[in-house]
Amino acid sequence: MSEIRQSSPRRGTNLPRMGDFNLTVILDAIRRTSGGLSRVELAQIVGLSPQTISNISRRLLDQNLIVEAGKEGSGPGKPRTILRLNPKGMYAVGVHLDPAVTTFVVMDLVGSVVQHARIDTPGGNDPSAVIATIAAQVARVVEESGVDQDRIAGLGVAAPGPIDLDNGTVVDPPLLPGWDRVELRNALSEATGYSVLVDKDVTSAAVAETWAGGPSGAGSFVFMYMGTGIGCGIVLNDEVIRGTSGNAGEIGHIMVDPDGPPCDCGLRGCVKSSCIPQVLVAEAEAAGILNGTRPGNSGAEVQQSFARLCELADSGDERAMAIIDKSATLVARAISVVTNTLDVERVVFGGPFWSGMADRFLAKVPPLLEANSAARLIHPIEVVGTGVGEDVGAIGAASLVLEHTLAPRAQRLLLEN
Amino acid sequence: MSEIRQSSPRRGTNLPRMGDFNLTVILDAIRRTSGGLSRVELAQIVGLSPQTISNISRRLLDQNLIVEAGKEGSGPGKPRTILRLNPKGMYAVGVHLDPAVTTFVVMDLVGSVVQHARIDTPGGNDPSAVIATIAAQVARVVEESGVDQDRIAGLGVAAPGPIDLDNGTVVDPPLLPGWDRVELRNALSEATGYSVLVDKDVTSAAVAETWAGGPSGAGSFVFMYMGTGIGCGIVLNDEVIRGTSGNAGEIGHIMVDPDGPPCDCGLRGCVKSSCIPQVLVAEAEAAGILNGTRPGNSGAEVQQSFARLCELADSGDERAMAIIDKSATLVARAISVVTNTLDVERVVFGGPFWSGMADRFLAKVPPLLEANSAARLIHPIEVVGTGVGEDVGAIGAASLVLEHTLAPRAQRLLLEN
DNA sequence: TTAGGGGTAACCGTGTCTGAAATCCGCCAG
DNA sequence: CTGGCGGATTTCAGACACGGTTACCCCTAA
Repeated sequence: MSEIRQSSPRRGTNLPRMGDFNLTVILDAIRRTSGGLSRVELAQIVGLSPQTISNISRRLLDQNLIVEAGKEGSGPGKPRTILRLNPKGMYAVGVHLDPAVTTFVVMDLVGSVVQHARIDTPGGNDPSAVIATIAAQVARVVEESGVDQDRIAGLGVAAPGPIDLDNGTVVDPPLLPGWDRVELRNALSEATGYSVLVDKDVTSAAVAETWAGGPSGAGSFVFMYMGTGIGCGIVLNDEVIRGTSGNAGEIGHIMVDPDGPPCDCGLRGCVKSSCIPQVLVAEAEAAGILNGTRPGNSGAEVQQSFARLCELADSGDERAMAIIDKSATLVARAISVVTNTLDVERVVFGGPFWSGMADRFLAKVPPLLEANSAARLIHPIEVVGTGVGEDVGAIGAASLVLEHTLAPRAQRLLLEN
Repeated sequence: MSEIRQSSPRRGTNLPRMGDFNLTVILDAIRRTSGGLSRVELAQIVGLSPQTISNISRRLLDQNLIVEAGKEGSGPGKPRTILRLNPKGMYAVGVHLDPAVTTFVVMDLVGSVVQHARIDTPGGNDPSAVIATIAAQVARVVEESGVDQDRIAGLGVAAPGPIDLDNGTVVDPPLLPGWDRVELRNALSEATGYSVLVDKDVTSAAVAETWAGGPSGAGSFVFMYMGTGIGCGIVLNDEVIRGTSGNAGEIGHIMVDPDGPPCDCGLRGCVKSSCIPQVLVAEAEAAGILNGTRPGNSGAEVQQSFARLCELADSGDERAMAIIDKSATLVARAISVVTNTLDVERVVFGGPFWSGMADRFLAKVPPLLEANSAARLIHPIEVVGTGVGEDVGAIGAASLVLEHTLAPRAQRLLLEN
């Protein structure tokens, strides 16, 4: 429905916008503090007067977005009333459209998944059939979740890039034949009746981290999405960076290995050609570590083989270890490029392939990153794995809606139209 | 003085902030339209009501930031009163602290330089002596410019990185021995009495483009600063990206040539080791194209030699052409990494070494960038040379002050403290 | 019971935006 | 030469959100 990105020239702001913005600021403060906050604490944190906090709290209570949850009295005086997010206050539906599987979640306000479904992405090259299937499945998960329709803020879709954010279209993604400039947003909006937001899978994952990832989703970070490909989502000062057309985070052609295999871009040792799971699996098969029974082109097969490779590495197979560790080194080089370009304070790993490699990467990557950091004398770079889990894509898709509705984006203040 | 970057958690906003912000929005709209704007046009552009525009216009007129400049009547009705920036309404002083030369400018509101000076950066490793020299020279250029002290909004300093934005310090830059964590901001503030902003040279250059660069300084772009080193300044949606500590834009270790020379980072063919002017000059000397009389380590010598190399290339020397063209190819690869990561719409070249290579780069880089662009099906990437000229650093430094005071940054809306 | 802190209500003031109405200005028809 | 016209701009209330103050109630520990 509404646009995600802003259009120049910059537009002014007015009173109602300000009120709404302050509301989201307070909600954000509550959201980011595990255990909730009292009104006095809020006043101190967001800098508004106690009255204003009181007024806005009432609005939030009326909207059922927060609840009063007990009291906390340390010394004398009236104990503070703790305000907490009301998980049942708002829900969003998220769809991760992956070439192999499509995942559906219904997520509540605190980022918990209340309903979950997964189907094989229908093959063929008829997007409209896929869209119909998605719409039907969305209706089903909502039905099964038992959530009141009125409480569902909208539907978010995470799609593989490239996308066109302005039109909500998917533009010719490599692994979805026939999907050239499909108007995903409009079609789904019409088919489901929800307001729909489409974004790139890696961006969605980053949004998932800001919304459901706890403290590691605050401030400035890069979300490294380890999927069929490797991409990143970028968050600077708590705001998601999407780029002109929503395609930020394309790092597949960062060169990381001068002695690497040739890439379709004409160079050698790009991320895409030297450290994505498919390549590692192929390497392992070529070296006889894995018995390559099939071509292994399908997503599911690669995922299985890669899981086996990771198991081998964890159980001490030196050759498997070498493959994973080398990929960690190469990925770290790519990340260095991004962190040095953007000077972020944190790198968050995640995605469907992450869990298997987590231990080795978390041991290997931080020192490499630190050594290559241009700002290492000023601040360290934290490296963590996401707490969001394997469904980051779908959870991120749902988070897109909540973020768009409830996050204190500066954008919200600006007039539209 | 005041901070440039924001600190989480996000704080609320209030009425006065809103008013100030809208004022900057209107000023920004006027600034970006050559020929000025009438009130009605402004109302349409920024989305505020004509009344509000009128009120704010009066404030701006009272502050002498804008002037009424003639009328424009097309048909019947009262002709529109054109509002234009008043160049003499505000000034800023900019200092570009480069290891070789230090440049000073006094700049007016429209980005014109009204006074200019250049001195050799004092050698030795006593920063305090350098700071004293700078302070004295600042006083002199202001004196010579004849500008009223009250109209000077502040002093901006562009320094080589790494820097620590929070403290306004320069942290151990490679070419300034003895400058480890020098409190440049505080020292200069005390010595000159102005409010001082310190930022990285490449960031300053990007800010110069937004402020004094005309249409190429709008929207989202990357400013490629071709100096002793190569770095970039990043602007997304009209807001400068500085990173956690102000060190964004470090691209020196992006690998661009798998067969390139070894780099101090342990890899091969980094930007820093394969396409900065010093390397190209050395290559040319080794090949006998330039007669390498001296080691050529000093900045001035490299600049001269490089200028000669560019002249040779322009006059048809095939070997010189090859060197420049190859460096264009390599630089284009690095830019591709950045543009794909950030999905920007424009690349702006500039910096002290730019003019010599401009023609060849502008012919060579765009098609390479286009070919490697992940979003090439959605939008093109514009490539232009800056209109700001050789003093981007100093002009950018001055622009830092104007940007901080007058640009409609979302930051401005947020409460502090 | 008292002291002290949390939270709400009520009021006024300030500053901003919005909407309606009045004013201003130059062209143009008569 | 003059009055009407239409668009630009300003004036004049409202509406609204926050800031500050005061009063008041609530609650708990001492």
